[in-house]
Amino acid sequence: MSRERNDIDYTMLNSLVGYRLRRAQLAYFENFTATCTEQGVTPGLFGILAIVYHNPGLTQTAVAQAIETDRSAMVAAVDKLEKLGLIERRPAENDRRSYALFLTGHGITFTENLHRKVLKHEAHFEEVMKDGEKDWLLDLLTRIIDLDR
Amino acid sequence: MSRERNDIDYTMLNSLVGYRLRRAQLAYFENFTATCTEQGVTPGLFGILAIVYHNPGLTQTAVAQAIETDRSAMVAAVDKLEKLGLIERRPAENDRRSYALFLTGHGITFTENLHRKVLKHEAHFEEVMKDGEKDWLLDLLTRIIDLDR
DNA sequence: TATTGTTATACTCTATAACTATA
DNA sequence: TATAGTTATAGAGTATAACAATA
Repeated sequence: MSRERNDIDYTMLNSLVGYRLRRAQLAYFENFTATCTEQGVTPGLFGILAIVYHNPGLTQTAVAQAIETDRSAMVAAVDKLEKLGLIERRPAENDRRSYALFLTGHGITFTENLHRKVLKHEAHFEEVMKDGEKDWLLDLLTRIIDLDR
Repeated sequence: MSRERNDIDYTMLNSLVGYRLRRAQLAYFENFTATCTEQGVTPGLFGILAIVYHNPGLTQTAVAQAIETDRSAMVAAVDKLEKLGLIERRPAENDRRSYALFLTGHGITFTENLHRKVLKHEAHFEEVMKDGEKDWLLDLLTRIIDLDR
């Protein structure tokens, strides 16, 4: 049985994997968000950088689908990344409706540095994991994510 | 290595436990939210019901702390639950500033039924878990949640 | 002085609809 | 006709500040 920091009985919520996933995710994201904020971006913007880093030339809509958000939300996000000098909109070669997204030189080093910083902060949480547990967790989470795809 | 449903390379995001936690949580919550919506509440309202179910008589502020939200957000939430006939505000016995929260008779059966429905829907995700993996996951998530408390 | 419930407010995220220019 | 980027907009969720009543 788990102990709570206060005298509250969480029995019903604790029985739900979904609720515990949410609270663990919030704990992780507190850290993640702080690391991103220090560098002047948000977790959402980092997600875009990480996708474009590995997939240069994607259109805005393709990136939106990759991070499961609406393409209308991409406009302001890419605007911000452009203003920060991290990303570039280039005309797509064979479709004049769309842009191809690329990281700038600065964007590449920025993204790599931020990724390293986030990994370093994540290491804090690995203190509570035994040998092999992180890989097992990543694998199980992947199975959950892919279940209904 | 995990396969994605599209041709996108997620290497950087996949390396972060935080991002995978978030996506798994979103997958779970899609299901959770749908189950709650069918019964006319939100996951947030269910959280309040679940806390008051096991801890009758808590003040609004105490419930707010239990679910880690601001007490200002409790007002509209408890208003809704009151209009649904699920919860009651009673004057606190020894502090005329605060209310003690209690579920109504209907609130109790409603909460128990909804809890059962959510558990049933969660069982879908257990298809991807081997024997003992669910308990392991709950335990690991608890360790993560409690790390910085 | 400090705290409870409350209100007003603001900010982020997310989603929808409609417009334009292209396809 | 369908799609890409864009704009406007609206809703949910969350956080802050300030107020009246009470401690």
